[in-house]
Amino acid sequence: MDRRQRKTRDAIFDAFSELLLHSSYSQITVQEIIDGANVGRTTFYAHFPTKDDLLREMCAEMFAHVFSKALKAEPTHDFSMARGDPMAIVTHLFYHLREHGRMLVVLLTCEQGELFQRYFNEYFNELVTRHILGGSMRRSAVLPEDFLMDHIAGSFVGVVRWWLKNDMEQSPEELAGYFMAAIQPAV
Amino acid sequence: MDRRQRKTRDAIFDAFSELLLHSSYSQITVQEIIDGANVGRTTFYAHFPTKDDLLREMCAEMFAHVFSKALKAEPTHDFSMARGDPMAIVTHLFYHLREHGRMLVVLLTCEQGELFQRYFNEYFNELVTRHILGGSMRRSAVLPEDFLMDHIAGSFVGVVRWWLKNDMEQSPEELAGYFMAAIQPAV
DNA sequence: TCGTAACCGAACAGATTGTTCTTTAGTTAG
DNA sequence: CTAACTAAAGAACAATCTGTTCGGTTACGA
Repeated sequence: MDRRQRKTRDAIFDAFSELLLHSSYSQITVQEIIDGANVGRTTFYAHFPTKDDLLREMCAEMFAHVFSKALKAEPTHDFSMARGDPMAIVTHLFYHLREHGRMLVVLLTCEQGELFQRYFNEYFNELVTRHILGGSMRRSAVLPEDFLMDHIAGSFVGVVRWWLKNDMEQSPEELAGYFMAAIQPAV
Repeated sequence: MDRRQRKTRDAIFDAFSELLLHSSYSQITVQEIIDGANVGRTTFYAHFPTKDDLLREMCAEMFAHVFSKALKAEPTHDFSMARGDPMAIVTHLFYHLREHGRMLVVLLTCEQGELFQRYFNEYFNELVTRHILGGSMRRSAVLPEDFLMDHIAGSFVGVVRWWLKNDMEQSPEELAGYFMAAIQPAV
């Protein structure tokens, strides 16, 4: 990709992130993003057809990053991520979210929480299938699989929301414990 | 309240509900609402300062209605709602949501899901405290109370979302079973 | 070095918001 | 029943935002 394109794209992402820390998504105007990024109006629209597209693409990049390690690690080859140790994986995710996901978490509480939920579900399903349900835990005979999937992903997002509400005081380990305890009996 | 006011208010609510069935919240314009309600521009703004206020007030009325019976029933006086039978209460809620909450459910999946989550939490906390946690179930020693509260309310919303995704095929009883099974071990 | 592709800035139409005004019509009190 | 009050209608308004078009400038990469 052309260096100029990458530069513009990053500038827009940064400006947008910055704005998201102080205003809510729907309040932010394209003009503000343009000003913050020092980018021409035409340029912005050459990159992103609408503000929503910007959000979507940014989410995609962030999620890909946060989940990259957890997903790349093949269950059979990585010890710390070994199948059967979902606690380690979940803890890892919380670490990632804390260090890198300051804004992710901001987005989570804004009007676009729905979008996040979808992304989470998408990425999480993969993880859950591979590391949690597939592991040594016993499966519930009562609950349909897709229900279970939604429930677990939703609970994870819920935990993150709760974390944020508490100013992220709890440690990733502690959270992972809560999360597993909350969903434990269901799986 | 002046009959004219009530009439206008209802017309706006109806028009808004109708629009929500076909477009998403952010796409709907005040003009569309005005046209749908056959109401003057001035009149709309006399009732609701912004579109967000309209949504908020409508949510408030709907939630009050959906939860009214469940909350009004004093645990000690109503047999079907007796403390210790949370399953009946939850089933009841799903019934209410299905019959009356067609639009509630639409709203739940739109961008304003966050708003709904807040309302649900608010109303649900009351219910949970009174009928579920306070009942005969054993309490988890591991999980903080507010965490548990958020988790349960979040799970309920999650179930409703899943229900909607499946075109509300499942019966309220079935859903209540799923819901209780999912949160069972946590409480 | 040269052509191409990205960027800039200004200006534009179109749509939306929220306000102000005057006129009309319904409601309530005396 | 009438008079005073209150709400609604409708038109017109400025202000803002969106998304596009155009010509000119700059930077990349072959």
